Amino acid sequence: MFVPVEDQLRVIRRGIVDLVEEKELAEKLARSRREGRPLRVKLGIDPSSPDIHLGHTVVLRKLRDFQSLGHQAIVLWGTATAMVGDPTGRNKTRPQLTREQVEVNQRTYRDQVGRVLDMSTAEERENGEWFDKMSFIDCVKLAAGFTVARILERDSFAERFGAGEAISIHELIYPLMQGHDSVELRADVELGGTDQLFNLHRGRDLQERAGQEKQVLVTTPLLVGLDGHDKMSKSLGNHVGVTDPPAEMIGKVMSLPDTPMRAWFTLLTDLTLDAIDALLAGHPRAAKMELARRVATAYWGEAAANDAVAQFDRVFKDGGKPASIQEIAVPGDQLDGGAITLAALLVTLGFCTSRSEARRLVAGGGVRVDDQKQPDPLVRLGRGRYLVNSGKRNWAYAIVP
RNA sequence: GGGCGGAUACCCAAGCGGCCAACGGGGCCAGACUGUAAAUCUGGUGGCUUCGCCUUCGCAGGUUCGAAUCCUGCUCCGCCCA
Repeated sequence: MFVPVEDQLRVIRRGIVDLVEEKELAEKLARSRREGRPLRVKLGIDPSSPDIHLGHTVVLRKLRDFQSLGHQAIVLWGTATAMVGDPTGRNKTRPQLTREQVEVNQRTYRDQVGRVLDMSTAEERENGEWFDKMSFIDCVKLAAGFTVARILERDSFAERFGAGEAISIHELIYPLMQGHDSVELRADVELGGTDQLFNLHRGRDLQERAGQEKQVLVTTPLLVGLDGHDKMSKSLGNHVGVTDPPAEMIGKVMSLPDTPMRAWFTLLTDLTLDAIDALLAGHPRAAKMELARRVATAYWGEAAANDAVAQFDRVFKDGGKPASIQEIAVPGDQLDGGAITLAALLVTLGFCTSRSEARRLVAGGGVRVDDQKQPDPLVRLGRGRYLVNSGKRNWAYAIVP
């Protein structure tokens, strides 16, 4: 039922940062194989925003690795912890969500997580199951197992404290909650991003106090975002969403700087490390194209991905236009004397958010109409069909009735 | 509870009575170059019925011909003392 321990370890070790402790993991794997009992592998997910992106998928893929090795994936929905707010992410106190927000987010997350994981065999739990029932005294007892010095060991807390920034008590509690989850779930392994290492360790502490065998910790790297240096995050706008349409995925991945390509290949595709080396030895553009194609294929299938690649080449390699350009009819009430100014049109098309912005863009030479640069923001476009373009991504046929 | 300091556009950060829609940097957008990469260069970056007008500098009032800049109160944040 289970492949040899060494083979399992090889899969698990790919694309991770920390493995605490490898020896313990080997023992757990050996026992699991001997007894035919899958390991319980926990991943906690706080539904703190409505969508997930490729950065989130790195750890999900690692959990899927465990699934493919025959182990039990446990998706722990942090319904309670999301309302507290994980302080991981250093800088600022995280907003606390309401129960309603959490539930809404959980629905979309569940769907999106399912695009990476096999949810049919995963065990889904919510930490509200136990935290909703705990009394204040229970919480204080939980907290009694930790010292302030211990919690402040954490770099991000130490930095914030040293810099005189605010740290709320609830932020200190958060890691304890996460640790307690592991006790409740009797986790053998817990996964997380490398920034979660501190929190993951608290699970080991608490399991030991509870007389359980300590869980093994596996952390995955933080995926670098499209800007090439900060971690991928929605708030930084350097993300690729798992629900982004194929063309968008291709376009975004192609705009990735070269430097993080190897990491992206390793963390987001199933290619062997040798195959990745081979690709990176070739032309960087070809390698990136293959990366983009594989990422899009994972979420949209091969046909859609290949179409998107073909279209991308047509537009950006051959300097042509996209194969399909959306047509947008200008509503009659936006016409003045049967015509519309270019500035107003750009807002209607969604290229700009205000006419002032549109005027500046046009005046700066950033807009073409029917393949001609049009420097006058106030030209009036009467009845007809116009190809309007600004930049590489904004294309539309405007229909003026 | 007491003392001190701070709050400026997406972020950081100047300005301290008129020349301020507000210096500079980052980010972002568009253009050149290119591999929609990096690096570099150029322009732009509150709104509008745009040679002008309107709304912005924590909130609410006040002084003044005129305030982001001065005064009063309030809110929030940080530091120090208790």
